[in-house]
Amino acid sequence: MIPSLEQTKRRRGSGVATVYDTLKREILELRLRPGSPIDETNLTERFGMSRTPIREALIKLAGEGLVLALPNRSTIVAPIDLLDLPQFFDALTLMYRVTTRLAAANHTAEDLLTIRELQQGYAEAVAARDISDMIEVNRDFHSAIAAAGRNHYYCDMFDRLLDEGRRLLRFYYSSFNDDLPALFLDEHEEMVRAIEARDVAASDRIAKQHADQIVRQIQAYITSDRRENGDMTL
Amino acid sequence: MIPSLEQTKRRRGSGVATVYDTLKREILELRLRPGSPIDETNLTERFGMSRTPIREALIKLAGEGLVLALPNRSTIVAPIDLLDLPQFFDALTLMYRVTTRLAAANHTAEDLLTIRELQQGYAEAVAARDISDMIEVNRDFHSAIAAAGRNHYYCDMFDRLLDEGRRLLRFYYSSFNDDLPALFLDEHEEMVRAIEARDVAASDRIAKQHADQIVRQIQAYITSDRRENGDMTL
DNA sequence: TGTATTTTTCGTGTCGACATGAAAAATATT
DNA sequence: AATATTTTTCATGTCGACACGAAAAATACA
Repeated sequence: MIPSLEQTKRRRGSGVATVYDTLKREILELRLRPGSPIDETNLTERFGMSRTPIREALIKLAGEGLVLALPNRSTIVAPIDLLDLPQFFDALTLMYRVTTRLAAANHTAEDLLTIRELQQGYAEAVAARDISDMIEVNRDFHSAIAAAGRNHYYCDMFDRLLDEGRRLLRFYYSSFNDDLPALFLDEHEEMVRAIEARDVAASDRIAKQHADQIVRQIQAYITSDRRENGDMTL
Repeated sequence: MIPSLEQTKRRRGSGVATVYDTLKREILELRLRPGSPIDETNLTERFGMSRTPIREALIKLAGEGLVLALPNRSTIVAPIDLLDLPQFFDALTLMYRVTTRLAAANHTAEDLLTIRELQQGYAEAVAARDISDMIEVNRDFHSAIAAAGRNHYYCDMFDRLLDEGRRLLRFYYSSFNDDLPALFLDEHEEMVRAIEARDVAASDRIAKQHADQIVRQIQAYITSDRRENGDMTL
């Protein structure tokens, strides 16, 4: 036995969670390429557990649309269809607006504190030029705003959209010149102020403006047909 | 062996689908009471298959929020929290509006045909006073409108909401005096006409009016604090 | 040499069994 | 009798093994 591979006994039930979290992160960070096959037997060796918990994690991922289960064939990482982009942007914009409005109306003091902390974290990620952190904190920032809106239906929908979006942002951020994340920082600041002031109309306006900004950037990136897109299964 | 219990060999992979569909239907029709425990071993006997496919079906249901998996304890049918109702109505109203607007803008001739067929089916269910059919066809009617909108993000969100709503409608419809379903029929007809005319503004207005109508009815039912609510885990 | 057919490979779908931990039952204690 | 503690029960979490079926490889055929 190789000591470094020895497994300390796992807590009962932690198996699925481990596989689920790990795979989800790898999918959202594009470390697992869209369309690439996922072999249960391989994961068996990698995670050092039987196929059952791995299978259950994959089923959960399939339920969220992050993975596609082909009957009697290996499941694959959900492909990204560029034709879906306009629809995605439409839904994202709407959810930005709705959640920000509700946050302005319903937030508590603690909510605002959490939101401000996350925005601080985003500022630090921008300063450190840490793309991974930027994308993840940005997601958490908007998710926290949704949570402050106190409607778990919107929260669930929005979180799903934001996750889907993380894969897109992976492309997106690579097209940035350095001043754009700073621009987002300003828009986020505006957004927080509007929420704090409980100004629903302003929150809505800024959310829409923020969404449009993002949409414009990504679409500009896509229509610029960079060569680097070639190797990605889209 | 008892002949009637002999099992014809199932198609490979049909096990999970059978359990999933059956349980989902029973949950949405309230044949399985919210909060009641679901025993995997029982289902083993009932469906005549091993625990594995049953387990996988339950995981899928948990992913949709129809079932709640308590670690190391039996999973239970997702409880209905009346405190969530206002949030649910808010989300439902928004999705009614968005999907109907998009349908007006993007529908094809075939879409309209499907929608009309479903409305016809609803009319027949109302005529036959078949509550089960009414609820199910009503759901399919609105789902078809969303599909005509050509945005699968909205479709997914909306379908989930509509499913959640089916459980609520089970209570709801029992409070109807007979003329209300007919009223909905008229509103549906208006809605279809607005979509056909590609009149986005009218579609939005009618969708909102329809949603408000439903919300008003359910809330009136709830605030009337009927005795029958007592035996339901809410 | 290119296409059709058979064989092999190999990953998924399903199964029965064991381990574990939480609730229930039984026992002990005040 | 009421509460605390131990024992038992039993459903879930995990495992290894087999069966099935689809893709790939190997063979036969034109």
